[in-house]
Amino acid sequence: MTKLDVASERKAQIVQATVECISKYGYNNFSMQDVANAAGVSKGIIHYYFLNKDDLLKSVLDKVAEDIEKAIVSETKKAKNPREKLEMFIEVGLNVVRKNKEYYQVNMDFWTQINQNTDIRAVIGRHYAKFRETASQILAEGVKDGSFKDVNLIGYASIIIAVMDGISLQWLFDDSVFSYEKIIEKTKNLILSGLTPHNVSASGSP
Amino acid sequence: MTKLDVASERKAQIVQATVECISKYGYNNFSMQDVANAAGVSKGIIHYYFLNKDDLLKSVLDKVAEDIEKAIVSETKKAKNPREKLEMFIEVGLNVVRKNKEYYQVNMDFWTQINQNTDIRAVIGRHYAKFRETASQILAEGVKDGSFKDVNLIGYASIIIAVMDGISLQWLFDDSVFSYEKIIEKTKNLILSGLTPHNVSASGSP
Amino acid sequence: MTKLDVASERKAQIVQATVECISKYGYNNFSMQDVANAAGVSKGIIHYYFLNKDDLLKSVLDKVAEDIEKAIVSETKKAKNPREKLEMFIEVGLNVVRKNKEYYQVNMDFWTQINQNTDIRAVIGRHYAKFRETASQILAEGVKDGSFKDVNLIGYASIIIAVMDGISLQWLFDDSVFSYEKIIEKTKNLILSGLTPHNVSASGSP
Amino acid sequence: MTKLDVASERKAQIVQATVECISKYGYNNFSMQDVANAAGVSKGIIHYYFLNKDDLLKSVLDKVAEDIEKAIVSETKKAKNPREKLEMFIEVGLNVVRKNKEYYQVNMDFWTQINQNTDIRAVIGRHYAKFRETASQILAEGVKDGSFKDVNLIGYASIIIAVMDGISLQWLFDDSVFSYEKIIEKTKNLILSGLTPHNVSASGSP
DNA sequence: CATGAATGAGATTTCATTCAT
DNA sequence: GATGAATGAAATCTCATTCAT
Repeated sequence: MTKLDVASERKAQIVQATVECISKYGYNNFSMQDVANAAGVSKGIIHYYFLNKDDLLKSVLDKVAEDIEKAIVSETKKAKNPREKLEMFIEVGLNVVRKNKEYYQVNMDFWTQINQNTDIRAVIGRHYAKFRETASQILAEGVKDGSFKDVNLIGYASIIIAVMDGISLQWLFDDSVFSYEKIIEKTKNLILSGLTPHNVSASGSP
Repeated sequence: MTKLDVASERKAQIVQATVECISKYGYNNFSMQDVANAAGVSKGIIHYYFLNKDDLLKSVLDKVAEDIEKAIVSETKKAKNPREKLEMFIEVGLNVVRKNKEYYQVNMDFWTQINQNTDIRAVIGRHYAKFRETASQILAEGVKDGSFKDVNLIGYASIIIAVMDGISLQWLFDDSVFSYEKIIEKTKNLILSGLTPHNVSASGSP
Repeated sequence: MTKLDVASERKAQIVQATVECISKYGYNNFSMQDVANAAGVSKGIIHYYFLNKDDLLKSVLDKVAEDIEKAIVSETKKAKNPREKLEMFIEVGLNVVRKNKEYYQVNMDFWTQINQNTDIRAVIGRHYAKFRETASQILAEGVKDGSFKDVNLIGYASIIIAVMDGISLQWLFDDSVFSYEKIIEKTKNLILSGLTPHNVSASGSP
Repeated sequence: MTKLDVASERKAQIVQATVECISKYGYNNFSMQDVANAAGVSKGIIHYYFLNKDDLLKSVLDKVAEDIEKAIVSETKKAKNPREKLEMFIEVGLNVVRKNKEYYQVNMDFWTQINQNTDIRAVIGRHYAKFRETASQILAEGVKDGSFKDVNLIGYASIIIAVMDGISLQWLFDDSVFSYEKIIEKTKNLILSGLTPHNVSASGSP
């Protein structure tokens, strides 16, 4: 293992420990000592690999955002047509939250930095941009092959992601309000109905 | 001015100052001294009126959540039929965020307490419950008078609020992605199209 | 009731409340607010009747020390001869502690002020002086009528009080070490044996 | 110097500084800053070695109680027979207070925690238990070899310690009441007279 | 006399960061 | 690279005391 490998592995180890700490103690309630304990390293070494706590947090955000995105993209690829891809996108996106509740919450914790930390704000902004890009590519594909109505790509992508975020949020605060399975279906239906070409729906009426 | 008035006025004054501080310094970066300075009172008096920082924050959340809710409800009442009411609900809800960016962000800052503070979690949960209730009453009205399709009320209400929250969120991170006016229209259209009774849409094609 | 009566009664009420607070929260853990609550008066009025917290505490000490002394003296008077008086003195003195555990502890709390507060030190010193005086008068009576050996009065009085204090102390820390009844007897025996005239003990052998 | 040495030395240094502070400012009037200043370290390091102020105080009590005990035990060992040992025990015990007035007062300051801090109460209780044990062993020796009367060991040990504590106490409040030398003699005489076997005293009269 | 709102000093405690080893 | 002792700034919270009403 090269020196570079050791370094990046150590960094990953510390970042992972930080995720655990945020989840356990809260975004503003964990100390560098907590991270050191969780990672099984000394407090000093964290400052060797990371400039300061802010720098460490930025690395955490990078990892968390990237992980969530990867999970969705990899699953989406398996589908064969735009309609299925979009359904996958919604389903996986919502299930990621359900299955990684804590992880998603850590991601959410960074939202409070919106006003104070422009770096973090930018990272989150880019993350959403990528996310919208993924969705809009699926939409573009469907528009091209005629299975979707010709909507404004970025606009509709924004709305798709909005529903997913919003539903996750409400569920995190109270998971007894709706059935997760059913709300996924309802979301899919609404999103797809908004994409159905007129003639297609009209085709139903002779 | 009676003593009771002094007390409630002073409390309101401190809560207001806290909102400003959260907005200015960040949810986790403001001190009791900051609040005291902003309110023009001594540090001690804050602890005289509020048990501790957590207690103060809970009062802030109460106020912020209530204010947002009131704004939406009062505007919605002006509309005359369910369809218009729903459009108002969406429009006002989204505009509240745009016009009170900082205020809405303060509200959002509380989301991070989801894991750590069960009290706050409960307050937010109740706030969303009320919010869904407002939306579902509008839906019920429309279903009753036949202008809306017979949807699952709480489920559809959840989705309406989800889009609004999600759109606000993306906009807060990057307001250059979409036109706020246009996205409001798109949201309204999607939500309403999901409520249009089948025969009504069919009636469009002779 | 005259103004003076009202004042002294109010003072007594506050002092009594303070005793309760010291007993409940500890000598250094009670606040003026605690006293106000316990006395059912406002915080302000305490400062009307007492210069400050120290002044209030001095009044508390006066009362506590005096009460303990009074209890012992009044009981002692009932006995008819020096020997019985001394037995009473010891018995009552030790029982006062047992029956007024908390009260005696409040008295003890003042001992820590020995280095810092010369006023309090002086009050305690005077209290012990009076206490020794009471004991030495009993001794003097017995020496005079020949029932006691001719001991140094203040010295022996000091030792009598010392045993009583020391026994109380050990009992307060662990009341399972000795039987209170038996230790009272043993103390009496030792003290009295030290006072028995030689010829009296010699008289046992003809 | 190893790290372990540094740690235990630093702890000892801080405990010693605390003893000085308690003696100088009073049990309830010294701050962590005072201790830091006295020890010549930063405030932070005290909390690195001790959990909190209470924990530090417990360490102080441990040291003070232990030191007093050690002083007495080591001196007592030098005597050759039970009678001399007991005289030593009393003499050294009383002189420890006189020669380490401040130190003994610090020990006494902990007595006020009897109601509030069960930990400290237990430590003091154990300290007295050990102390009684030491005295009762000397008594047992004397009873065995016939130089002492057959008394209840723990009971008589309690009384011996009681006189010593009580005398110290009165002297701390007013050192002009009796001559320390003479009171030591009187105490010894009383304690020993209570232990003299009957036949021995009878042997004095032919 | 009586109240309790208001002050502000000061106490404990936490913790990011540094640096000698 | 790695450790953990040490620092010191800053934060929360308490509370005796004052004073307008």
